[in-house]
Amino acid sequence: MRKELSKLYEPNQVEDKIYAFWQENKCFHAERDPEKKPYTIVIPPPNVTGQLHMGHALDETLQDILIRYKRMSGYSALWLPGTDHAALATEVKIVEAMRKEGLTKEMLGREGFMKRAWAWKEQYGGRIVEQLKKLGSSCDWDRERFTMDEGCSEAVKEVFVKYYEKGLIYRGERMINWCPCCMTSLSDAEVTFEDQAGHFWHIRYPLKDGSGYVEIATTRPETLLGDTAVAVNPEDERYKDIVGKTLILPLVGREIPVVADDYVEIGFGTGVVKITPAHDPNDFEVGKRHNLEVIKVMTDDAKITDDYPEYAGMDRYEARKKIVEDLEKGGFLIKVEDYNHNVGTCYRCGTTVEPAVSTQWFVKMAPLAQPAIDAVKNGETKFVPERFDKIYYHWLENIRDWCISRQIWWGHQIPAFYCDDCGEMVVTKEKSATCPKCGKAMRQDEDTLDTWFSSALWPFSTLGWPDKDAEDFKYFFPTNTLVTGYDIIFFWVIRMMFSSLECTGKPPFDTVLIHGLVRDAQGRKMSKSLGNGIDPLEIIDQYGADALRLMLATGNSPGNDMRFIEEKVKSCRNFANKLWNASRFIMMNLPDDFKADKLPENLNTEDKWIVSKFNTLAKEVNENLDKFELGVAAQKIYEFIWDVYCDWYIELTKPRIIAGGETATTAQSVLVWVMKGMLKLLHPFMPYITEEIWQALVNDGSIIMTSDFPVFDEKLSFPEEEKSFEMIIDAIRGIRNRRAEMNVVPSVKAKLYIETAEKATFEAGKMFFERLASASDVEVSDKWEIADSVTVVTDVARIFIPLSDIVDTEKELARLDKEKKAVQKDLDFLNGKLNNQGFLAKAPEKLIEAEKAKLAKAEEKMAKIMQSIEALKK
RNA sequence: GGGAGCAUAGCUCAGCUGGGAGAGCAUCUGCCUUACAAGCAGAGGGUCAUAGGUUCGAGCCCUAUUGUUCCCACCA
Repeated sequence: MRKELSKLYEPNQVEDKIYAFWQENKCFHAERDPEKKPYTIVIPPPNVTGQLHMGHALDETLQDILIRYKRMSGYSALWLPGTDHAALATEVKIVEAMRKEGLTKEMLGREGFMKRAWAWKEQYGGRIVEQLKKLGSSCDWDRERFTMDEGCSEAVKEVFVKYYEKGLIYRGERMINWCPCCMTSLSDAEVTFEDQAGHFWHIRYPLKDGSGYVEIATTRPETLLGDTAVAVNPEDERYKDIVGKTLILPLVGREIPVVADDYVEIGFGTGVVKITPAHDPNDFEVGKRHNLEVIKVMTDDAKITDDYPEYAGMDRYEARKKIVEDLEKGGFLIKVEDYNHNVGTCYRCGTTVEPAVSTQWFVKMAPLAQPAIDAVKNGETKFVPERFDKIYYHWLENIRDWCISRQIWWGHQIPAFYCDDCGEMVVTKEKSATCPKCGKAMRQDEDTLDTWFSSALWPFSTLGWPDKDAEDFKYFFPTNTLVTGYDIIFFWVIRMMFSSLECTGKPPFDTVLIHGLVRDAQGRKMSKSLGNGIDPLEIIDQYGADALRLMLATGNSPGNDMRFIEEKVKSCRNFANKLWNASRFIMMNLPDDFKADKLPENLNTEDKWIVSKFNTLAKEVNENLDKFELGVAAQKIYEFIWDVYCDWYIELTKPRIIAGGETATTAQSVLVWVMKGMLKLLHPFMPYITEEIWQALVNDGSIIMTSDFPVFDEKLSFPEEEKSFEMIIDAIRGIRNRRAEMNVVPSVKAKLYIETAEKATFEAGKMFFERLASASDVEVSDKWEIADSVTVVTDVARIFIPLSDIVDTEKELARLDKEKKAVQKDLDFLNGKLNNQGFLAKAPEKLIEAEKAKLAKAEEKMAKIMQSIEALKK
């Protein structure tokens, strides 16, 4: 017994139920089936303590569409889910929560802190996973992973030790980015540069010999304390004679040399640069070249060190103010200019980063970058859209060594051990180490690894690597499609690429599908600080997950940002409702035991018309999906369902269903058959409603999610019937048009006299004119002369509508004249084209034929119009 | 300083390898035609940013210009 469906589709009533149903039936689980080809997507793991936002919603929707499509197309489709420990981001949150309780990390100690962090992870870790489920994500939850679970941690250690042994990881003192707020080093990718309004302070540095002074300009006067030289360009005529001389550093009194270095640009500022090797990356390099002393003047939390009692303990901005004051007092300050400059900030907390010299762990990038570049160059991995490969190349070609150590606790502790006695270092996968030299227990490095170090391994660590015999790894790796936003290419995509190539010898995926950002209705980035974020869960609650998914999948092209406009979700919700009601119509008078497994033999023209159109749709949707044109595919399905199936075919079946008998049964079979096909095509986009309707309609225990995706079938192609039925549609449209123009309400019926050479086609279509064109009766002949009638002209027919009381000959003539002009325009255009020798010589044959056919039609139509005009003039 | 995207109907955006400009929303006119008013039938609305070029043919390809957004880059 089919159940009654309510008039409005209510997603709230069905979504959770259906998701549970899929889970119970293990629909998400991917088996390693040797008979099938694997198709794998690994999820970009969301932060374990994060909350679902629109960006995730888009990302997951695209992945789910692909995975459902491939699953239905016969692949063993694995979508592997999981979460990321998100080292710094998570630690910041935990520390913040602790601060509210008056606790600090130091108070808890490392062990205590980690206990608390894991508890936090347990508490909030499930949240984002539950939210992913609300979207309908068909992840294989049996395979859910976490970047800090045992297997992933094992992979991290394996890679670290392997890299170290190959010389790809080293420890050293370098200039790195330091966040004084998070109190840790950062990689280059984790620094965001922003333009800030600042000043240019012009300061005079006196020469020791008393012969004058040099003028330097700086944006950071507080670093003056650490100056160990002043540099000029060797080619700069102005300063040639002072190179090698000694200056007295203002306020400090330190004697510093004037050095010559190409780094200094002659035309910029004063042409003289103060050199602070400890606090500026360029100065550090200059310092190395000239053997300058590196003097650190700031502590880790960006306060002036005790070496400068006047300023000790002041934070950098406070110190800046005081130093400028003191410079002014001492007569060293010449002038202050407004100046905008680029300042690096921490991508997590926004604090201005401090360049600092520090001992850290690094990954040597040059040898790793090249294979990653090659893999894209030779097409093993490709970006969709292609243009993103430029960003990829540019980043990899200019990459510097990757600082991977972080001074935080939440993460993978670096597997290096030190002997406090003899200074020996051991890198090992073991949990502890004893000094090979003096036999003492060694102390493990306090630092943890950059969170991206573990996510770089995600496509293979989650499949069982480093165990090369792991069944999943053997079957599902390399994965196929990676779906992510363009903002994450540097952080993640490049690192997965080189890690995978180094560790497994293969690229981790063949395609990187890049999408843009979801912005608010005004086009602004959604952000917490602006408070303009839209919660996907609220949208799902209001409109349903299917509506949200369809909205996210359509109306924008790959790689471009999109605006979130609630109206668009609403219209997708309306579409769901439309489909819902179409299915209600079908089921209304369907016998309980009705089966529509295959198409009946005796199809009418309109049946062949819809079947053939559906067949074309299936072909195109497959093609679009294979090319990752998801939005185009969705748009086509939408149009077919609404404009072709609902607005035309359903209406066409109504008179047949009312008539009953065989024609009704045939119509119903076709209705069901096409509906089933449409539901399948739509399922990847709108999984819930399609499953719900499927269950109610098919009612045989089958599951749409695991059914076969429709493909093109030569036997279902009926071009002739398509063409002849379009004649009927044209005529109906023409009649409706004319009636609307004349303000004739549908309830006023009128007899139609159809004059056409296609008598059989129009005879067969009689009932459609009655139903859809307000015809009281229809007569078809190859010749009519009807007085006092309105004429509708199509390519193949003249239709007379005798509406004697409203026909106005003058108006009718005017209208026909207008129409004549329109057709004349067509004729001119087509004739022009077909008389163009260049066109005839160079255009493809098929096109020329098509244009000729169009011309013939237009000529025919013109003849019919002229006939009608003549008749009226009589 | 490099690089990329975008500029198409009032609004938000599609437009696949070049063959007579599309959708949704909004507007206007009729319809409660028993699947759906979250609907149906119609209508209006665009020198596809500008200027050149290639081509038989350009929204699409090339060049330049303007506006706009973003990414990268050590100019103190």
